Amino acid sequence: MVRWEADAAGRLQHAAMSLYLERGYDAVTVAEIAERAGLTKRTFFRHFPDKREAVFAGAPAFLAAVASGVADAGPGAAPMDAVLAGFAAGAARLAEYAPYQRQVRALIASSADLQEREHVKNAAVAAAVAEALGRRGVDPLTARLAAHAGGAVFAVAYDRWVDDGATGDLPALLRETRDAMRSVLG
Amino acid sequence: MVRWEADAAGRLQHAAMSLYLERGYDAVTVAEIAERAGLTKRTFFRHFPDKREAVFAGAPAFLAAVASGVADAGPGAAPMDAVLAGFAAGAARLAEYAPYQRQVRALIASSADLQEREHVKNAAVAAAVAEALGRRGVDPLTARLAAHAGGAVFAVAYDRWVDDGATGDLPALLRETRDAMRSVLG
DNA sequence: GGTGTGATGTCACCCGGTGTCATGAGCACG
DNA sequence: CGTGCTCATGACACCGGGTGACATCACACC
Repeated sequence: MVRWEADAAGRLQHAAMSLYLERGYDAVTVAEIAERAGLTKRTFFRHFPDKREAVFAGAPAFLAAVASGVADAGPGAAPMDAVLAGFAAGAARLAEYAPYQRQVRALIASSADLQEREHVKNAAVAAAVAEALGRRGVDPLTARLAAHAGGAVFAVAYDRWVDDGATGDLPALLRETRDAMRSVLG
Repeated sequence: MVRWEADAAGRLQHAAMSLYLERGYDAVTVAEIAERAGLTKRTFFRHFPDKREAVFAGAPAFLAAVASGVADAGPGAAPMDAVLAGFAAGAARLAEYAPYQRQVRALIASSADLQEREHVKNAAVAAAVAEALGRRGVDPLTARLAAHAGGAVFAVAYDRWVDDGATGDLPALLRETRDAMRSVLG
């Protein structure tokens, strides 16, 4: 059935995360990750484009969840409502891995390289949201503004949610934060 | 007077930019940059923390201009008005180098590495704006939201301004874009 | 059984980035 | 005048991320 031990990418990702958490991102080499997974450095780079990506394994699923959440919002929903619905859907996906997420966030906070990559992921989500809005017939300028505003609202609300122990009602926090941004805009 | 040829950092930065523009960011090595500047690879890394930073030489000045613009806004100005005043001040600084800026933006657009670094710079500006707002007595949550909203407004307005030939009235565009975001928020 | 396919191993290589020590021009101070 | 200090640079070795090229080998399919 399986010619080699199964799920090489999963094993590499797990080995990477556990080593990063044990010793810190910078102190771990790709060769060590591969060794723990019973593979070689070269194979690591066949499954991940670089050392950082092993930390962001969930990012594509999050992006997809947000984008479909935007696309699936009621046809009459205003752009910003669709965006928040999208982020709520993405957050629901994140919540499945809530305890794991805590570790991931702490890890990212500990490394400038990982923060840099996270900004790229956030930008990709914003771009995907803007594109999804475009397919809803929203004009590009409004779409970009709504996507960025939604990203900011989500970032702030998500931080508050995590700081409160990740037990509260995140969609409600999103709406509340949106209201705060609304009043900031005057 | 000068023991070595003067302004090593400036020569390195200029050599880097011209080589990047000639051959593309990825195709240039640090050793080549240093050689064109009449220095060595080791000396490049004494003046720049990494290969990317040679592209963002103006970033600290921009950040400082935005931050002081926020701080110097009239004491009665609402948070979002202070933020936009800050970005207008930063934009004025950028406009001094308008033709150069075009090349820099094209260069950044051509390299994923440079885009990644630019996101970090934008995040640093947002953090500085939020901190400046904090010193104005704005509560942290409002400050963060206003900083992010301002960053999004600036990004959109600046792109439009550049696309229109960088000749229009940027502060007016900023206000216009802010109004657009206001109406997006509903 | 022969043939192909695809994930992996092996090896050599490039380049970004760093630690360490040597060099040498100018400056201060006796 | 000369001695010694400072400090930007050079020289060199090294590490680790990332890639290209080729070999290998278990399995599938004919």
